[in-house]
Amino acid sequence: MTESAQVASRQAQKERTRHLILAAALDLSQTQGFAQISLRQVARHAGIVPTAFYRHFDSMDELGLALVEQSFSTLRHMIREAQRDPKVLDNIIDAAAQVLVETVKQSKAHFAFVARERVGGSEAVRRAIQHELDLFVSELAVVLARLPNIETWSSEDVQMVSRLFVRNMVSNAEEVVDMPDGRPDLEEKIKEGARRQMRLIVIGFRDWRS
Amino acid sequence: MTESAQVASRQAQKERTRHLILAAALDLSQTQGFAQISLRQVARHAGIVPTAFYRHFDSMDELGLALVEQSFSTLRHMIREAQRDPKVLDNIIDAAAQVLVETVKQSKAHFAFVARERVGGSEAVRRAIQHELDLFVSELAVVLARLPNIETWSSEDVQMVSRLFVRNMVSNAEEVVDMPDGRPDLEEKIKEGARRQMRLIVIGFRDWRS
DNA sequence: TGTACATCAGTGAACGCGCGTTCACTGATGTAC
DNA sequence: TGTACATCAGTGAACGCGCGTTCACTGATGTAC
Repeated sequence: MTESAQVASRQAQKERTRHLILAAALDLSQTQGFAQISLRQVARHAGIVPTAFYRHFDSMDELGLALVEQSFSTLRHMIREAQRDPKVLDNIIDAAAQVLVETVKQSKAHFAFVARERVGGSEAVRRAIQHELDLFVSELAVVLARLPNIETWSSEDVQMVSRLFVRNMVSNAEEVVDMPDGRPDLEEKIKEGARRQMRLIVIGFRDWRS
Repeated sequence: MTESAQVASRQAQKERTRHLILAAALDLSQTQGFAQISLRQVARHAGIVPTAFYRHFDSMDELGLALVEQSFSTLRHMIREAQRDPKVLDNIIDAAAQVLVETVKQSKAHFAFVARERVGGSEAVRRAIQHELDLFVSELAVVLARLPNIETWSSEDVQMVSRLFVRNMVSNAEEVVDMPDGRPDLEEKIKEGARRQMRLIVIGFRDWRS
């Protein structure tokens, strides 16, 4: 018991507050949508005074962009984890449906943020999300192109399948986000729906390519 | 030139103002999203004083619900028109893609409203839109069930195809809405994409049903 | 280790602004006779 | 047709409120010696 109780470096404390702000904004935007919440609401929820907000972000729009980054970094992390699982190669579709539901459930708030602000947000936020989704389509195309059944397809076809998969992912994420808690039956239904749709896309493609 | 210049009945004048309000709200919500606009902005844009708004709607939420109704009534009208065209039966998919792009272009504002507020709007507006879309899926299923190739399918399968079609319609409508004016090349690209996706769904279904 | 000064995350008062909503009103349209 | 009264869509002033942003500040953390 010397002088102990080391109080945290300035930098660490600042980072902590930054996270409080991000968490507050994410939390509030679940009920009202990010575009509808005010700087003062966020500050109140984060336990700081409104003016302190400016030590971290220049505007609500910048905070929104930070949330976009955070959301997609979460998503990428999950995909990377899932890819390490060897079972994925055996049945990409079941795995994808599983990962989709599981990870969306775990990071509901981030997915809800993306799903809503993708169309309902400010110009800047919408553009950022669209850009990330476009990137994501390309990344997924690379993964798909390596799969056994797909490696013979034209890269244009792979790109299109990837686009359909991502579009489906967004739609299904919306459904999971709207899903009330504690309804495993609904969850299973969405998972089954996602599985069917992906199978549909793959089969349709295989049989159609001229 | 007696007493002429009949000035409009009270009822007709009221209706006219109501339409001005609806048009103003629709117009404003194209740039900012309906959930973000204020009662006073709408009144200003409609050329009335803020308090006059209350002679027509109790709140912005009620105005939003009126816009939902208007939008879907527009959509239904177009579908009904399209069904009268005999060519539709020959090639439901090409016709649907065509109708989609044409009608969305014509009523861009209504579709933009639905696409945005479906996820970004207030609770009440979101629920109203979801309800209308659910209705629409069922209506489309009835139309599909009568088509030559489909009449043998189980009604569950038809319902699912209908759901996928509507989901696709929403996604494609979003794209058309974001499309800058005077780019017929982009328009054609979206139309082709919609066509491909619908064909994919139909083919995938036919080949997969066990 | 101790002292003196610099940095800077968070504070609190103050501002002007647009908001939704209330209220009593006006004056044209509608109705009864 | 003309008059007297009722209706009611739209007006305009006023209100209290939460907003984003400014500014000078405080006091703990960091740094130099």
